[in-house]
Amino acid sequence: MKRPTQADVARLAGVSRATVSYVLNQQENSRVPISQETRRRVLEAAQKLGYEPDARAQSLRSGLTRTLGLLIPDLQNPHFWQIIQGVTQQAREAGYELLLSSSELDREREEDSLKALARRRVDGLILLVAFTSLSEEKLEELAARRLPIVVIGCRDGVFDCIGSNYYDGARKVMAHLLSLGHRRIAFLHGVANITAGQDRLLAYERGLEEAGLPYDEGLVERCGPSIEDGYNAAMRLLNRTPRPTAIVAINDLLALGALRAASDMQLEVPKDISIVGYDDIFLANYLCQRLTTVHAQAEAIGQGAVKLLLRRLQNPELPPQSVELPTRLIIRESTGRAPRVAADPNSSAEV
Amino acid sequence: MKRPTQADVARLAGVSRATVSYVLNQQENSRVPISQETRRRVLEAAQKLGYEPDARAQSLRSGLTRTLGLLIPDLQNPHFWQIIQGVTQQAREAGYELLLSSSELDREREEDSLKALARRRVDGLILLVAFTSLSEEKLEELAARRLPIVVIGCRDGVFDCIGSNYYDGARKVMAHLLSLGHRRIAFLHGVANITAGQDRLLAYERGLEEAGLPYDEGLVERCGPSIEDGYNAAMRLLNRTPRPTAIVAINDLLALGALRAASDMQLEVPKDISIVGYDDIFLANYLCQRLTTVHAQAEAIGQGAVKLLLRRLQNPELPPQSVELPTRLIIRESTGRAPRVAADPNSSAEV
DNA sequence: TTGAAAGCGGTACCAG
DNA sequence: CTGGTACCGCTTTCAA
Repeated sequence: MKRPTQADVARLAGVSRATVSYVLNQQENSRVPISQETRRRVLEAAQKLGYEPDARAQSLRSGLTRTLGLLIPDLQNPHFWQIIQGVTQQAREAGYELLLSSSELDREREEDSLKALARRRVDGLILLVAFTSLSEEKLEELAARRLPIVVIGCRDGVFDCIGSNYYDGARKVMAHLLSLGHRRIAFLHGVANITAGQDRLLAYERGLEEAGLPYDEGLVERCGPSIEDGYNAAMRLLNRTPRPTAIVAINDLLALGALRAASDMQLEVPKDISIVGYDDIFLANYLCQRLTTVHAQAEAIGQGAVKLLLRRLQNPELPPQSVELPTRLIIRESTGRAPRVAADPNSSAEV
Repeated sequence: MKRPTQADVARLAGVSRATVSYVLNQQENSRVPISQETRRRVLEAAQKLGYEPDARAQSLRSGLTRTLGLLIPDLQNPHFWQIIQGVTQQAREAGYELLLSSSELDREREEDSLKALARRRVDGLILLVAFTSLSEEKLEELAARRLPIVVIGCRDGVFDCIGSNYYDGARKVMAHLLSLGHRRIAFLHGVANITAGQDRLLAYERGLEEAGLPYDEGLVERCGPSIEDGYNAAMRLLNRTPRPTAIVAINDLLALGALRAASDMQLEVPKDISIVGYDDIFLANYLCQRLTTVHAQAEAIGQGAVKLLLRRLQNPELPPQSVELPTRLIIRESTGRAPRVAADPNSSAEV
């Protein structure tokens, strides 16, 4: 009752194992000629036995697993899922399978996963944003292992990387809010690892600076990456006096939390408070207040990551590539003109 | 520059390959005694070379890959994400990795994935809901292959399966709506494969029947599984005359679409229309109208699936197991008393 | 306490 | 056109 092997097929077809291999592999590229009759017998035998070649054995010989590793910091963020979708699509198209691992924001798990993937000899690795932990030394180790790696969402010069132009997108957000007359703009900063959000924070600061507005540390609220974190942090922001008139969330998930927080404070969006996200998750367009956000081409990022990886598999000596996808501000219903009252910072204690 | 092998370690430590294997594997269970000195030398050598055993080779010998396959119909539904999260957690805990494959609702892709996973010799397979396509013959083939399989979300008697008690949950939904005075209750039926929703539909019918209400085919709207499908289908329902006073969506994703549709029709939830979902995705509690829904223990389902699978790996001869998790109706803000007007079916053309 | 060698299931070179 | 055979990297008897 064991699974049939090549030898079983050979026996049944009355040929050698080598012949079975030839028939099954060189379907098109018939470098080794096989008689029609033999081919037929082999295929028939394989069919009858329900033979499926063992990918482990093949891979042991060929050195290739046709499997990619995908390491994710956490599985709650819809944006990540869209990226994963892009990755799976492209991987499938190229005939690769995907080994998925979530570190759940835990440093140790991340390293364990890395090890497990390495042992399974994935042909390449896609690291999502993260760097939750990955220390310098860990990175060097990876690089030394010559395991092709693509990093999503953070350019770094040693690995291939791909991501949307966060800085640019965030600049557009600031320009949009400033043009609507907002002066007290808060920033909701919650990501798996601090460095991941730096570009957006920088754009925020620059935007304020160029508008001649002061950078107020009290308007930058740091929190974790979950929607609940976003909700709580937004609550804190909305309780400030004077209250901000706009909140820029570092991603749509947090913006969702903020939206709900505003609603719980009996604030109307966008009349009392404007809220902007980042990513343009597919839900953004189905919320009660359709979310103004920056479209980040999640699927294209996922697909691009796979493409970069495959390119490197072809040519390991390429210098590190870096791809930055353009962003687009999508103005929907969650942003509007700044409320009058807040234009004058002194008169806004009218909760 | 190639990756170091066991032989390299052996050479460097001045021992045989067998010894390396002993040292590395029998860390605890020291059936084969190794001298402290030798052990030290081997570990040191392995460390120095950055040696990682090749899981393919190990697996070829042992017959086990310590890898599970997870086949998903599509990646858009947050409920699935939560299940996947449960799966990854439990798999990690048991020391298994996960090969993820999404069929994107395509029959052919599903079969391709199945083949790819089988070739990679996953130790077991988790099939999410789906059966998008899986024909009888395909199923038999799988069963014959003696590949341990757990099906999520649909009891079927031949494989192990796990899911929440959909029927029971949906009954609670109906009871809730009926108790609120609803009489025109619509059903939003959009899933990857028709059979997946049958239990909920059945509960809907029974509920009506027991309340002495007629089953109106016009109030059952079938659609695809995406949020947009849900939105469009809900629009159609809301344009019916007389309009339904409540919509039961087959899952939260569609309920989300319905919520937005109601809003676009200037209807207030729950004053004008009540909406109920199913699953209790984590977003349900952060919508503008917090969604009334049935909590389905997504993560527990994912974890349970892995447990079932591992149990079967231990004991392949077990009869098919079936686990049904209890559900809980969670009443939030999207349901309320039926509007007066609709109590009399003849007076509700007041759009 | 350690080593030699037989596989696990394929692939591909070299003969015939 | 087809078969024999030496690996791929590891585990596990069996001997020494």
